[in-house]
Amino acid sequence: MSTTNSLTVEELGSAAQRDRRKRILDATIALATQGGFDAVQMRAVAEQADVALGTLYRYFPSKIHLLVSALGREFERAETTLRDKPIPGDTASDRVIYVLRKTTRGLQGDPHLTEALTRAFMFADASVQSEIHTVGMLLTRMLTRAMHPEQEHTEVTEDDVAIARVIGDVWLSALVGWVTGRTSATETAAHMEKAVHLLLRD
Amino acid sequence: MSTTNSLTVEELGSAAQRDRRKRILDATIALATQGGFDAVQMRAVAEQADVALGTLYRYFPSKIHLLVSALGREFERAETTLRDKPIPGDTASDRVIYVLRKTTRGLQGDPHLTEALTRAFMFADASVQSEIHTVGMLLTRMLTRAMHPEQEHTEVTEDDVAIARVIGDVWLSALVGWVTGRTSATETAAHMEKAVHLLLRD
DNA sequence: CGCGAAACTGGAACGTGTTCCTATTATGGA
DNA sequence: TCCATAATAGGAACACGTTCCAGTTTCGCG
Repeated sequence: MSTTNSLTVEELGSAAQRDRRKRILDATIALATQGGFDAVQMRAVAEQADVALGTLYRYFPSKIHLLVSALGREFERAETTLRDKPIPGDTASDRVIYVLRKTTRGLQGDPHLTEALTRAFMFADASVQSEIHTVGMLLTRMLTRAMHPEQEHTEVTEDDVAIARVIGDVWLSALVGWVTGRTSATETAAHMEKAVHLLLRD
Repeated sequence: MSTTNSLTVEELGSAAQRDRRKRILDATIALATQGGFDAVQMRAVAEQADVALGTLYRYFPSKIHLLVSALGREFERAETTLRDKPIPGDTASDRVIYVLRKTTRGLQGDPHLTEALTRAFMFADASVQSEIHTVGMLLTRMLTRAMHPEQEHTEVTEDDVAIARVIGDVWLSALVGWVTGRTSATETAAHMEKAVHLLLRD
């Protein structure tokens, strides 16, 4: 059980290894924040993380795995932050839009980082499936929670999940458009909100 | 008026140049059909098109421009094919799904080609804006036409356009999922149809 | 503690996108 | 027809992701 996957935290025995992994992801985020996708160069990551290039590749088998893993960690952080606070808004769409705005604004505050992570996500192939699945689940959970603020797991219908997925798709497309400079932040936000209203209509 | 953009057909004076451009795009499609994104190697394209590498770069400033331009040409072909025939289906969603199915099936018949073109589309940045805009317009037009079969330009409301864009987003995400091996063709189709029903609800 | 295995280092090497340069060829106007 | 200019050919060179290898260090187990 190894080969093409990134080493997860769990399967890293020693504290030194967990620390290496953390240093690598920190370096990735730092470089991505500075200069985006292109600035995340494997040699640079290795150097900044104080790790040999070969070791970097032992932990993350490709630049894409590396970036998607970093994205996952950032997402978890965001979801944790959001988890406890109640979500304001009287209607489902208000709450969903609140979550989207908040998340999007967070991302747009770090344009380079967002560009790097979005690019990686879009370029990932099947070998990054598990990392991507993690991100997808987090997003879906965030959105369905916004639709049904009180009851955690009850009341979430198949339609709700489908709607969350569609919103996730739109969000991704909008993000890609924004990241690649095809749409402005304002347009991005407007388009997303329009989509939410079309889907939840209230 | 030149620099970072691909040379379009219009701004190519001589027939020899138009022919070169065509040979290049043909070679691109051929290689992409065979082996996907990775098989579209600039040296290989140049050789197969019987053109020097420098010339290839004069016509298309990057691999991404090249592939997105090829995508545009294929899309135009598809849209032309669809334009004349009436779209079957009693409801808007039936017709939209028909169009999506038809287009998607066409793409899935050429997995490698689709992979190459989708990857390029996702990776494109602002410098490919015009090429991408072309594709977006074609898709939106195809979808709004499916929603309103008779009247061409009348009756298309802002909501219709917004819905078409959302469907386009979902379509793109689904395509990316399929192309990258994250979802099967069946799942892809099911998800798209679910989205259409959620949006058009009939 | 001592040993074998696994992990890590440092760096060379390869493939492919991209750039650049020089020599040659096509083009269009006087 | 002839010339200036642009376009093309051919290929070297560079950058960065990725692979690979030889030597060294760390780790876990008896």
